Amino acid sequence: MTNASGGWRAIGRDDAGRIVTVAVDATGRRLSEPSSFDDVTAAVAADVGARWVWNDARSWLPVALEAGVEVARCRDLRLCHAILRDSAHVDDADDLRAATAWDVASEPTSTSETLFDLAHGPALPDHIDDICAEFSRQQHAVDASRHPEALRLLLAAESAGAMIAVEMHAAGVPWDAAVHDGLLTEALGARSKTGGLPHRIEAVAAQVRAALDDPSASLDSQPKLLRALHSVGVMVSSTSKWELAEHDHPVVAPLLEYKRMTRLLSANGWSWLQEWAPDGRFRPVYVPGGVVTGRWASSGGGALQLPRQLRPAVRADPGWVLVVADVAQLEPRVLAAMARDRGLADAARGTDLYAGIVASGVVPTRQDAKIAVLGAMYGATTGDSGRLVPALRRAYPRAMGLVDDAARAGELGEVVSTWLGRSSPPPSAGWRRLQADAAEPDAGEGDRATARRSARDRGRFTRNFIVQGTAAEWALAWLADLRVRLAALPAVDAGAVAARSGPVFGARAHLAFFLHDEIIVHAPASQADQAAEAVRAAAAAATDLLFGGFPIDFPLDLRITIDAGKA
DNA sequence: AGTGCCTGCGCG
DNA sequence: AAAGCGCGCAGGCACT
Repeated sequence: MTNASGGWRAIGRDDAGRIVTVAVDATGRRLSEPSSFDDVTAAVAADVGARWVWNDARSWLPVALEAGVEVARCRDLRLCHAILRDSAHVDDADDLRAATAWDVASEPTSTSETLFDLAHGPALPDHIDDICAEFSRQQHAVDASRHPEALRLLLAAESAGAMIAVEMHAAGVPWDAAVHDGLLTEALGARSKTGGLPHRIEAVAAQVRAALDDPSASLDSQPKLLRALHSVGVMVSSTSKWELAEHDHPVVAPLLEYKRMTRLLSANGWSWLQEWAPDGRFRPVYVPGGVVTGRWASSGGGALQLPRQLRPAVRADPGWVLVVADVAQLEPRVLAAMARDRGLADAARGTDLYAGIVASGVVPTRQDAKIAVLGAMYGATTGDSGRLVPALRRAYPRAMGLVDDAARAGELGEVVSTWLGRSSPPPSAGWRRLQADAAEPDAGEGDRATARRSARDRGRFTRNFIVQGTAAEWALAWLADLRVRLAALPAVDAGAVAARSGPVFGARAHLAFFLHDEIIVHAPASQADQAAEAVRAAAAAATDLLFGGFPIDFPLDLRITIDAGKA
């Protein structure tokens, strides 16, 4: 029965709750009678090449993964529903919007939500009829849209991301507890046996209290610390490190050190290690589509905030290596390609876009170029950044025109879209009311100012949305393509390596970590070069898929290494 | 005791 | 102390 159809196959449950699958055509019409299966694994094994149409990869994939069965492709109806529902490229979204059962992000409406319900979110439809119907709605929306090819690419990438998030959670980031413990002990001192703070933190705290001339000063309460600082003449308005650093007082250095140390302890200390990487694997919960722009969010463990300081604890298993790769200046490169700005693309040729801008004589130094580019994408208007943006506007009118237009649209309350068609959320009712009220002839100056500020805020958001969101699309395409390439690598002799990533992937290179523009692949040493080549080829494929025909470089900084610390 | 907000800081 | 986007999390604190 095993074959490789390559066609769509819906999976869900029948009236009796049994797992059933049915082949469907590209419009969602059934091509046969549903077949029933004992479990997901059996269903997947029966049609290994199918494009699975399911409500949610989080529900269906783990079971197959547990059994070592891989899924080639899927349509994640939950994530794709959200994209199509909001996309400005979809002209007729009425049917999709009416299918509110697929809006899982909607607020709980009843008071009967138990803790269990909240933890798992509202249940999605999973009846096979509902799966087919939603797939059909989505296919119709895409076909009738203005850019069906782009949307198809986006839905495929988003769906692949849904699987990758589950797979990376299952595989985990290889984490060396001994290295982590060593870093902590070196930075913070030995752990207290009596429940107090680690040795070095205590010592630094004593220095701070001495400088504050208060042996019992509370250092962890912002209001109390602020008062203590004032009492010794450090007249700061907050206790943030930027402001403190500007004062020349004996308390500053030890206080900043105390803050660094307690931050490390509370965010990624020994209790984090115990909770999040107890078995040599850090398993973050990734949340694909968790950010409005399409970036992933995360939940638990602070997956997307791993301090660079701790990267050396990301360490390959014995006999394995890490392929660590990131894209330098992903967002401005994406902007150059979206805007078809040849000048900026020329500056982006090679590995350092900022150096390219300097070489073109636009600004004098690399630091200026960096500040100007970030300011352009974030909407800076003041300070160094705001001062440098006009030079960029003269040199790269197309690129700057694109983000300036997006900002203007946002200020007017319009929706903007990424390259592949993910659209920004419309302004809230409150925002509209604020603007409308301020436009009335009798509006007060205060209301006008508030409305103006809020319009500018939204303009900066939409300005950044198109760039951040398209960068997320490039990264998703990279991941999705890489996933396929890695899946094609053969499993190496499991006896030759200490494979701890099995049974999920056996002894084969697999994605282990992803952070916006950076990936880590965990690979058997014998497969290191193949894995690295796959990473490079996938980046080239992503560039071609999104921006084929336009000459833009996305150079990778790639290294094959044992640990993910600084090279 | 549970909640929600604020401050501050880590990541891109 | 951010100017200038997007996040998650910890700890303190006020309120219920």
